[in-house]
Amino acid sequence: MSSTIKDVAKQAGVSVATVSRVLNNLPGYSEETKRRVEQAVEELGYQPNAIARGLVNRRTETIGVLFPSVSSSFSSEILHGIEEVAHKHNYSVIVCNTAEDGKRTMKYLQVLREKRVDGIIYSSGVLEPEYYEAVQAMGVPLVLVATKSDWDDVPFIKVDDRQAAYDAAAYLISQGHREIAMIGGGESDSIAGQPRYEGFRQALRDHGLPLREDHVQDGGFTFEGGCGAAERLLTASPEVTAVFAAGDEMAIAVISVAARLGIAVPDQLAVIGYDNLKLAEMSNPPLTTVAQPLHEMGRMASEKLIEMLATGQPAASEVVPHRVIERQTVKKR
Amino acid sequence: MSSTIKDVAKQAGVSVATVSRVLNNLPGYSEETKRRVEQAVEELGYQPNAIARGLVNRRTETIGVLFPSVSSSFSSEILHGIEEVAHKHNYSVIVCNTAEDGKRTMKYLQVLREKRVDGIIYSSGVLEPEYYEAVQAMGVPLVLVATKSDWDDVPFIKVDDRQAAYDAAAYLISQGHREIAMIGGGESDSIAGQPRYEGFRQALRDHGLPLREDHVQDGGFTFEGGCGAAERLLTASPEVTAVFAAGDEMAIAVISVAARLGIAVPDQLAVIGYDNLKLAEMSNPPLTTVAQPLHEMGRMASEKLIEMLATGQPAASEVVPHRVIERQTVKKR
DNA sequence: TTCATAAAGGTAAACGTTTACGTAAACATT
DNA sequence: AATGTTTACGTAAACGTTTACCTTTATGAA
Repeated sequence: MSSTIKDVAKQAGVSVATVSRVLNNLPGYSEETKRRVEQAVEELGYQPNAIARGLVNRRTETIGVLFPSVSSSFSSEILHGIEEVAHKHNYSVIVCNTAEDGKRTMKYLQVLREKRVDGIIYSSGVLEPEYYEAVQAMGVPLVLVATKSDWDDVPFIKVDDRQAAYDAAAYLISQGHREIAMIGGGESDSIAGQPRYEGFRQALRDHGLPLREDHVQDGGFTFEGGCGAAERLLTASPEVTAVFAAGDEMAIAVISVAARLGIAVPDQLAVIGYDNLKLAEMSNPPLTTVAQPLHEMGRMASEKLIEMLATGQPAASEVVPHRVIERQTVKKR
Repeated sequence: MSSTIKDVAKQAGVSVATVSRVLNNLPGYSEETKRRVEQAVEELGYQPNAIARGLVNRRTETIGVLFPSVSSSFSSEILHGIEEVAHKHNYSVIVCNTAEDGKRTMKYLQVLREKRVDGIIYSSGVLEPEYYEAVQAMGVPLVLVATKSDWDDVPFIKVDDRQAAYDAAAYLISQGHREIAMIGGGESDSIAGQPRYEGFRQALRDHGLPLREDHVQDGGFTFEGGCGAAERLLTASPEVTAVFAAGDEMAIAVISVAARLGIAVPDQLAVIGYDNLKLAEMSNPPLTTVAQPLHEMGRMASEKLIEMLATGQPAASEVVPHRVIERQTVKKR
């Protein structure tokens, strides 16, 4: 069907070695030969077979990327960044949707191993020891994005969650709020849950504000969860004038239930989110939020992985800057 | 580093052929032999090399998926569906972000060819003849999702855009609206642009409503474009009581600018969107929209491609049902 | 006993590259 | 003229599988 390097060699009247040399432009042939080979390639419409190449080179120019949920806006912005730089460096990316399922994740890691990907990016979830070991066993570099781990040979790209949450709360305080609530992702989530609670609490403490435990609710990072949490919060604690939601979807949820309850945002209730997803600017009113540069983080993760591939060296983690984006859901009072 | 089938053969005291047989459970060995091989596999932690396997089988169990924009909510819902069923059938998916760029698309097609993917899914854009030919040349099946083409050997999975737009307009009319505007994606887009304009216009005609060309604006399918279009529309034509936006992001845009202009949705202005992205239910107020089952469409595309891979036969296109989801941006008047 | 048949398993070619190594010619050096 | 060096290639092994084909042994039928 499609032609091979042998066909090209025959057509050009040279050996396959020579064809390979001109294709990879290594030295060792005359201009004339090069011309003939190129012409033969042209005539036959030859495309090298990356599979065969991969077999001998032991590199596939492919990386695997694992997400808990590919369809989330969060993941897809990261994916976009990853794909962008991967493509620039001639790498392809295989996406895997772990659905936060350990069995599934292990299955994916096995597939990625069999397919001999050159490296792996693991996004926004806990890197279980089991996963770590699987990646170790396959002997390819791993980088984490929007998460971190205790293994210091695996670099991560991440915002300082604790500080970001601190800054969100501090921002609310700076705007004159005193009764501040938080909707988080759950204390059990050691990556994106706990640290944000801690930052939030620390900010209140540092500003001499009382810590009311009924003012912190768990929204599980989803819109629906956020709605539930917001409803509990807003009905039980009418005194709160501001809420920090540890994810934009949950922030949007509080705006929604506030609207339903007849509470005006930002006049009666200030809301600040976390992430700065595209939906934040499309929100009504536009959502003030602390931004993580997700696209950029994806790019950096890719960049880092490819660097590790090139140098063979472990690379350093990066804590990327967050910042609060002031839009229209927080008003001075 | 990692062990090969030869190592397993040696360890088990059999030939590689036998190992291969038990691994692929073909007939031709005793129970005892099978046991020994499996034990050797276990002991060595052997994982087959899919690259080598791909070389001889000429199948990589990998499909390539092309999107104009991976980070859009639209694409990522489709991707999620595709990935889901692909994984179920032991296929991996390589994502490609064409950025609606012809050169880039061709580059990706070349890469996918070199990597010998088994099939390709092309999503939501015009399949240029050049692309079609490239895929033909590589001799792998192609399926289209959220788009279509004139080649009848390439199946598509798609909603009836014209009818869906018709239904959106008809719904607005059924709710008592008479001055209805539309924000579309541009007449030049023959897939998602034109047909929706046509359906819209036809609905007005069929219901004896006048067609005012200044009531149809181009929002280019983006939030920003939608904002511009909405602004033009709402300031120049205060008489309109309802707008059909040919994409949810544009619909959200009209809600946003309406809010900015002090126009109440749905009391003074009804809005209906198109797509039913996740953001539609998170909108404030929740967006009434005509739903495309994007996740399901992704699943179907994957299913169809894999079916073609299995049978070697071309498959039929599917027009999937749309439906209007009533939420809170359209009110009877 | 002899022969056919089946079962169990081995050998080696093939898949399409890259690359170490070899070789012949051209050229430079003494 | 003899020798070394460089250039321009070609040959063949290797990468890790699958599989067509062969061989050996056991089994059963005649």
